Amino acid sequence: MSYQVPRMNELESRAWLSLVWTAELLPAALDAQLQAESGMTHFEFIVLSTLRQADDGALQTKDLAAAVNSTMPRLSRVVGKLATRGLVERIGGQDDARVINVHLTGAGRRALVRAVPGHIALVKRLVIDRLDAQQLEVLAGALEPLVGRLDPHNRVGFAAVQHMAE
Amino acid sequence: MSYQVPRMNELESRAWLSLVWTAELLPAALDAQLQAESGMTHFEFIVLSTLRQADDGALQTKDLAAAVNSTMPRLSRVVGKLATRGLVERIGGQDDARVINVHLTGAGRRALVRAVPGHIALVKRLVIDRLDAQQLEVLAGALEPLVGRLDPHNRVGFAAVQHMAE
DNA sequence: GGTAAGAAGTTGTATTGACAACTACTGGGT
DNA sequence: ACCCAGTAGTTGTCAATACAACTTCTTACC
Repeated sequence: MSYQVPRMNELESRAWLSLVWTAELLPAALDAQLQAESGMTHFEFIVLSTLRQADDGALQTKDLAAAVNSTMPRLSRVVGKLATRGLVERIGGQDDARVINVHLTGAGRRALVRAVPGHIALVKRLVIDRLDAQQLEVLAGALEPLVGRLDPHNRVGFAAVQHMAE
Repeated sequence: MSYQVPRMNELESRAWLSLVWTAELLPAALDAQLQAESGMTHFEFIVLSTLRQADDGALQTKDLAAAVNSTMPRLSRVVGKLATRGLVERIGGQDDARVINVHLTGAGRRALVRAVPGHIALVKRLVIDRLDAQQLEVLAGALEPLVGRLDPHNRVGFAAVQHMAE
């Protein structure tokens, strides 16, 4: 008499569990490596990377927030801290006085450039070098649509780590 | 004259980016669904699920912490809150007075049972039903070793969601 | 059997992030 | 010209979690 509850078979459970635990454990590993070797969080790394890829090394706060999937308050505080460290600079917009453009400074660019090799090394050691081309293909093909579904506004900045590619 | 920096090709970048953004976005989606429909966080859900699967619905705090990948302080506070809500009960160990055994109560079991269908529905809608058997196979095969590498103590409780399976 | 090293669990303190409230500014409608 | 609805960004407040310090208890060793 019990009504039917949706279930998952064993393969589905394995895939789901591995994904959930990856999502739980991966951020801490990225933060730990970047913090230890470069004194920045993974989120700060993404912010700097995103700026570096922008046309003139600068983005409006709102657009930067969208690109790094951040709320405005969070980004405001992180940018404030990056600014006191001299890694970014906040410059008010000319045409619209409400706007703040966040610029990557020379020091910020250098800090990022120093941080990248160690970070890529971790990523390769942890993930990339353990997978063959078919696995990489399936992983990207499976997760990219998922990200699209997860991102409420569908505009996560896939650009953030593009500079890692050749 | 510049020394070589490790790089990733485009396929590697795509796989990596989709994985990082999944890790960033997935936890919020799980919390939002469980909070809205069942009034609990995903972490609380995992704690209750883990207890439910334990032999007698109870685990020692330290073992529970290991199974759900939590620090002791974090778990102590979460269990405290679950106890005030009547979902678990803390019972001191008989042989060792330092030990606390965390027991799932009837109310806790009922709350979990009520929460499961909606959660599984989300998981299927978001991930499982979008992937075919080959993708599920590759996903699990790629991520399970990764979780092993990410878990410093190699004892993450893959049991936590097993009851979702038939 | 007394003591010291260490384990289990809780609590103090600081940081991070979310949501909401606020300030400052813009632009459309009249 | 003025008001008002809406946007950009910051700050207030609170919950969550990490690390460290603490309490209590156990066990190994002499």
